[in-house]
Amino acid sequence: MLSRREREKERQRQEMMTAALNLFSEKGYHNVTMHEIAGKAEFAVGTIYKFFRNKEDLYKALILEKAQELKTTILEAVGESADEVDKLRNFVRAKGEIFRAQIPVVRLYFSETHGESFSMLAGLDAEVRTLHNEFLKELAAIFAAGVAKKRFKKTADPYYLAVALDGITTAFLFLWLEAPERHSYPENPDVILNILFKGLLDQ
Amino acid sequence: MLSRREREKERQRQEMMTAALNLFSEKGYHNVTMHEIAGKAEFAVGTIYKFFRNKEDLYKALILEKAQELKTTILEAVGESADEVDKLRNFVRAKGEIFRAQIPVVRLYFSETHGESFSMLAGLDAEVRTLHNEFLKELAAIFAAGVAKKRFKKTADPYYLAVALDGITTAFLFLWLEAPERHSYPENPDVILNILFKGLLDQ
DNA sequence: ATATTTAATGACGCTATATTCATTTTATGG
DNA sequence: CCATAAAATGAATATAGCGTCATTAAATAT
Repeated sequence: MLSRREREKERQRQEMMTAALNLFSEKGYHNVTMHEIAGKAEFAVGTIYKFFRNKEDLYKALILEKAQELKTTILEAVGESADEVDKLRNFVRAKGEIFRAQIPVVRLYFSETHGESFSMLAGLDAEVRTLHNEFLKELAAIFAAGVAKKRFKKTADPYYLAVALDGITTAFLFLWLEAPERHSYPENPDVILNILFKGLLDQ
Repeated sequence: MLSRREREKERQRQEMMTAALNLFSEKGYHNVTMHEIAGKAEFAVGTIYKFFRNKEDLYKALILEKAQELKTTILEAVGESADEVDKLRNFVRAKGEIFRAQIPVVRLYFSETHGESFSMLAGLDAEVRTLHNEFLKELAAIFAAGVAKKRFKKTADPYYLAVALDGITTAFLFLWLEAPERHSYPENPDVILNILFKGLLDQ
């Protein structure tokens, strides 16, 4: 068990991270100063440097911790059912819910996975990609299982189906993130899933 | 017609833009200095400021010009056929080809549309999004036409289908962009399109 | 209550870099 | 061939912001 001292430290660390998260996700890595972060977290700059070697270190810790959280949360939701179709429904629903609940995290995560990320230079990129890829493989396993059980027709390689479903949900979420007043992420997961479930072409 | 002087100016402007494009797409906006751009373009810093008010101005001009080009090129390819299925095939194929041919542009474009973009603050973001949305509407029109002609079943709202197809192709292209040695963007557009064309569920 | 250790602070040094502008170079026209 | 205008140059300036560290405050031990 953690000592009072250690718990206190952890709490402080979290407060710094939260402040940094909100600022980074709002303005991007380079447009946030350590002084801003310190101000928002209500610490002095020097104190932050007691917890993180430097700005980049803080950013990396943030990204990795949050990416882990996203992956875990979604996979937990998926695991709640044994049926493949329901697993997919849970995935689509959980992804939407997480977005709603954690917009700053998601903004940051996308800027890392899709965007101009300073860490393309450093090594963080690879770790985040690995995480995402592990996630895609879990999704692919659901499609594979569905095919094996004759629940699904094999319309494409399971990994491709995973990429596709992940891509579709992401696209919908961007739409919503950009203009929440114009586009909503469907409440009913089947609105999205039917695009895969039902064939566009007759026969 | 443009005078010799004017044509020369335009050529210079293009060279500056190309240098900036390559640097920005490689290292991101904030990790590129005006001196680097000047060096790569083989001009003095001061000369660049004769063409662009400042760094941000150069970046904006670059993004908008290239986003326009992408949209135009893809829509031209789509327009080459009258048949809806072939239009979609052309779309998937053209998007792949452009990526291959213009990796720096695409990297830059994604960093703007999906990523940590400094211009979230400035107004550029909106213009790029508008452009992308116009594009989605054209894609939606194809689905709508296909449904009207009974070529397609209406598995979802046409705009949603457009979002989905755009999302899927983007997801495949990211995969390829991240690890070209492991994942290739399918040569045959039907590998992607079958995910929409054929239904996953029996019945 | 006092000494000692541990933590927090934030002003300051230093570097990096965007932009300017006095000077040099090149082009134009008489 | 010279005079004048237009363009290009890059050294110098101004500023922003990361990270340090001497100082102060708080916690803990004696």
